Amino acid sequence: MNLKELARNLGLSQTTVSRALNGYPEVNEATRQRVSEAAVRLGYRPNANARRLATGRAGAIGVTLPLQRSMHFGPHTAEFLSGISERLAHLDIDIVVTPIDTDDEVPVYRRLLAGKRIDALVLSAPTPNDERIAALTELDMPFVLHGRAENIKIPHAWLDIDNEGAFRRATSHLLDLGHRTIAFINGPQDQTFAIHRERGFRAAMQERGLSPIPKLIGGGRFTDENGFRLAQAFLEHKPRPTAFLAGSMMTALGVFRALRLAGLELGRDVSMIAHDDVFPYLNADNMVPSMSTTRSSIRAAGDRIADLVLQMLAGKPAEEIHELWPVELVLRQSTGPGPAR
Amino acid sequence: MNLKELARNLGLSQTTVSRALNGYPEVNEATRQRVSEAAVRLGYRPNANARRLATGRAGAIGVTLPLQRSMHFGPHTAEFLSGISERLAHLDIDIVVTPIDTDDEVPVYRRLLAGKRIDALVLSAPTPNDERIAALTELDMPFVLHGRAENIKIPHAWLDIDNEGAFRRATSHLLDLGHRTIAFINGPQDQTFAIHRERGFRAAMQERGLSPIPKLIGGGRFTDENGFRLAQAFLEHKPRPTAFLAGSMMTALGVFRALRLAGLELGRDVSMIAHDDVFPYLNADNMVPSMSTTRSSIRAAGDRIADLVLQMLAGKPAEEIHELWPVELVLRQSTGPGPAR
DNA sequence: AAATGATTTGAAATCGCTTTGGATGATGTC
DNA sequence: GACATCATCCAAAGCGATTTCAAATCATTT
Repeated sequence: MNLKELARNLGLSQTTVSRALNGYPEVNEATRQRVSEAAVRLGYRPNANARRLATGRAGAIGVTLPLQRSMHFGPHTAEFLSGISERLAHLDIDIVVTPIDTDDEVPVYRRLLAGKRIDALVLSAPTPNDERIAALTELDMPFVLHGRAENIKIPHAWLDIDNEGAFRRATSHLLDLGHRTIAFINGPQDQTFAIHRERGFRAAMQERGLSPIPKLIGGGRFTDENGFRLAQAFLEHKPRPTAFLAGSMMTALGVFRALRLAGLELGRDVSMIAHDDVFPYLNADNMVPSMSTTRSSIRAAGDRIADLVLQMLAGKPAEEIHELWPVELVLRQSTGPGPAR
Repeated sequence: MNLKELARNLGLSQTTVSRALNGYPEVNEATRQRVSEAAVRLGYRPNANARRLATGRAGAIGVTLPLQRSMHFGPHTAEFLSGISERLAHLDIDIVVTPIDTDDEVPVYRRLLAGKRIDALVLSAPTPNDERIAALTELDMPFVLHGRAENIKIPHAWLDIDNEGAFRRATSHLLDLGHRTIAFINGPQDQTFAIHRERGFRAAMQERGLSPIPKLIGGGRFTDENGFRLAQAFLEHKPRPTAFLAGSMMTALGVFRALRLAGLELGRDVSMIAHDDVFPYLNADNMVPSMSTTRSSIRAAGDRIADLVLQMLAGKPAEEIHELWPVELVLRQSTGPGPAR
């Protein structure tokens, strides 16, 4: 059942039927009723590819899956992708995922764009001087960046959370509680967000005239294992850290294990604040003890970014699309007073 | 730069150029050279939508993202999707992800198919009497199931791992070691794979004339938290379990925490075998103590399933596509002898 | 009643590719 | 030299929608 048949069935021209279904104003309301009723009755679905060819729009947006980079396609990307897809599900816009191997990155974009397979791209996990921004701009491919670059003059759309502010506040809070030896388990340190977090951490320390202890700063993947290893190493340090900052709930779990193994109790002997991207299956509130967090839903970010992409495609200029989301500090049982002096 | 321009540029017809680029035999090798050289030089990329319209093939396969079901779009789906996308990346086949809300499931498939947006579908997380199989068959939509249904007569393609065998062996091994009070932390119990695992567990027990203790069997999401809760509850049981079977590495981490909290040492006081889907960021070997596992890479399954989908599209009948993968049992430090008697 | 304008419909071109059904020479056979 | 065979190539007809441009219908005004 295609447009031609449907039109014949109705005794109308393809033009009118097409217009009726696409909500153009120049069609009688009565016939529009008749048309859409018939479309439903006869089970007509427009052929997406014909439409794409005719309109020149792909009706799809691309999302890159980091496979080889320091950011893996792990829980974070999964949550983010959930947010995007939920927003776009009922809009007849497809989400095309494309794995990215770093080396052939730009050619892949070129292919997708030239082949009219996607209208826009969602970019994740930017580094400070991310070369993709220049490349995509040159290709004239609309995109929204999840996160931020730095020192890049080319105007582009982005949405980021205030990583620096979040970790500055978290650190400040630990300092208020009397902690002085604070260990910081950051994320992959080539990523902008991790750099921002470290900046926030340092800023808070320096505000009090303190300087961070280099040996108590580590980075890497957001995994239980990495958190465990770093925490074990840091606990050897003299003086022993009395508080931990963790970049993710996964690393926080690793720290948790290391503390327990060292016979330390979280919330009493040691404090911890972790960043929580709000995974449905990892609830800070339900942990024992419940975890103090800086919280920002990565799924909500995906949802919003899908929105922003739509706005871009509707014509909103990229340089007007910048969103910096504040991050909540949620205090629970894992934070307690620092050592008496 | 489209086909027409390219043809004009070469002084050839569109027909010949198209054939040359698509590898048809009836074109002179010399002109084929000339054409493909020019295509590269002039940066010609075929318009995917025009091609799709002309051929009637979508050049894309769909992957469903479980958003609301008991299986979330979590680490498992992410790994699986990685496998699929890696296989398809260089084949000019798009992967379209579509979130699924349970209620409007079949209409979504119908839309995707009627709109010629995808050629085939990859289905995950089947329940024993999964109604999607009948629906998709009726819609004439090719699909490959990751996992298995049960009691469904309709022939269809599937790839599954031998969950029953894996858990039977794991259980047998624990019994060999002298364990008798074995707790089982399964997955979501509406899913076929979880049912198969429980079946394997029970079979191994019954082989020795033992019967499982109902109060030491639990299920649910593959999360640290769930593992922790169930383990805590099970440790209250008299007699206390001396061994644990865990359905995933995430739940295993939770069990780990619970054991530690109870002052028990894994591998000495209590044994554990967990199922390992091989996440790049969660290595059973690197845990302390290293974890004994039943191992099967979910990413490899994704890779292979992409292959099977391609075979189906090439004409291989669905009833010939059945793969049951064996599962390795990898013994490490988390398993030790049971209590002396 | 004619002219005007607004509303509603349609014929046909178009998007960029694939593919059918010939053409056109060149080659080989008798 | 005539005829069949092959290897190459091309013109044109789809694929199924959107959209331009024009025509038809109807109501309104003078």
